[in-house]
Amino acid sequence: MPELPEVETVKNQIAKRIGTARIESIEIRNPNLRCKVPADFAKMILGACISSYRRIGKYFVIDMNNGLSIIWHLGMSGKITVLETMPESFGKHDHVIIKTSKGILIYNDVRRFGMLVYCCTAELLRHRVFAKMGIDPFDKNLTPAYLANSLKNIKTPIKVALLDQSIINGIGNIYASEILFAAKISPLRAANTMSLLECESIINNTQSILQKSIDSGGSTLKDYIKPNGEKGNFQNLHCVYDKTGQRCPNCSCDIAKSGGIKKIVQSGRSTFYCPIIQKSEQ
DNA sequence: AATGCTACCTGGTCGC
DNA sequence: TGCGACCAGGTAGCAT
Repeated sequence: MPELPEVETVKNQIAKRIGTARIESIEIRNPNLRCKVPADFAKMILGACISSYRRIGKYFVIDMNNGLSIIWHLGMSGKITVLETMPESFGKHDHVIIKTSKGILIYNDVRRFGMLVYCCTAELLRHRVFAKMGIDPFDKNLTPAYLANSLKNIKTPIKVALLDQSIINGIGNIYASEILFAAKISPLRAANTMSLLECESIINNTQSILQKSIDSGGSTLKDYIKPNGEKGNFQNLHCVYDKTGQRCPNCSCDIAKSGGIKKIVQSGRSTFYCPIIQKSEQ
């Protein structure tokens, strides 16, 4: 589920609703996420106050005033909702309940690919999940020259490279297809064949698409909802993702002949593109 | 070192 | 209506 825009939306809404609240109780109903929730998680966090919120790639980080930070990843199906009062009962996949002085956070994750751990704030960026992290899409140091240099030894298709979090940190499977469509670059092209101009286009389109999605509250396909329970809206603006056989927004070709938007599988993940606009040859 | 396959887990959908 | 196969926003670990 959550790619960068969804995590950004979660962060912004929780920051607004919960702010610098105190953690009053924590209930781990099922610790068996992709990484097991540490047995002493509640003990370490209880009683602390939240000091700030961050998004690092697709990770949601909550800094506490006791020198610790919560590292939260929502995996494929994780949702955090904010409630005013404790519900009568919990859902089957409500795994973690965090009660604060300003509201209750419910972590629901059907597929349990998420993770919820703590670490010392001072050590945060040395944590193994951040140690190999690439550059943030909105970092001003993400320049065409930087990207071209990062891709110069990468022979995998550009679509696969965009999903590599150690290059750019935060692009997921939906946005990788959308970005390449907007940049008019075939997902099949080898990453090391991108020109400087194409790197610039990838960066510009990455930033504009992710920003538009953040402005729309992210994309809701199946699982994702915002902490206030509403769906995101960016799925309505997708040009190619999950649009197999349809006409792409910029295409004037005869889809009876072209077949419209094509779906292929790269490294086990679905890719969607318009073969007319995104030609394989440079 | 880079790359690609598989596993982790549940649930929804599709075809028979 | 039931059942199996396959698919889904992500990541990590292993083999090649």
